[in-house]
Amino acid sequence: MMYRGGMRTPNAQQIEQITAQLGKYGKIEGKNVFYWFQNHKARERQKQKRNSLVLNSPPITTITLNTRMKPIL
Amino acid sequence: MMYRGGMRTPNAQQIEQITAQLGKYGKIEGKNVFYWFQNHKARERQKQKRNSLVLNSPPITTITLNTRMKPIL
DNA sequence: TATCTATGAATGAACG
DNA sequence: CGTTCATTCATAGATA
Repeated sequence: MMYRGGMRTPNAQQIEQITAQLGKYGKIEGKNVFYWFQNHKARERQKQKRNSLVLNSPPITTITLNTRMKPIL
Repeated sequence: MMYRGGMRTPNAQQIEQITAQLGKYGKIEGKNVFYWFQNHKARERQKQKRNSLVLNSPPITTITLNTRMKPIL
């Protein structure tokens, strides 16, 4: 629900509050909540990226600076 | 091993020495060693922080989540 | 049974 | 330094 409401990177306190609420339904740690938000946000971006990459493929001369990418090797 | 021995923020020389040793097992640069120590230290503290937040958890305003839930099956 | 998919977890890299 | 991001690993469940 919080995520749908727009929350993407909750801070430590928010994480703990969410964890406390979820704890009512089973064992859970802040770490789990943290990972969940990280993964959801990341995978949301992944899909967006995939779509935009195919649709408007940028010219090959474009050099992207300062983007967080791992070197191929 | 060095980390377990207490090393947390190696200086440039120490990093180079560690890098040289690890180089025996594969390609590696000083920055990799640098990042490794940074991350390990940071995540050690993250864990501490999470735990401390749980311990003196401030009163949480009761929020009723999902009063209506779909049956699991 | 083999392949695919979704997701929690983890880690290297880098930002502010 | 604390935090965020990109990518990869591991595996349970779905699908063929």
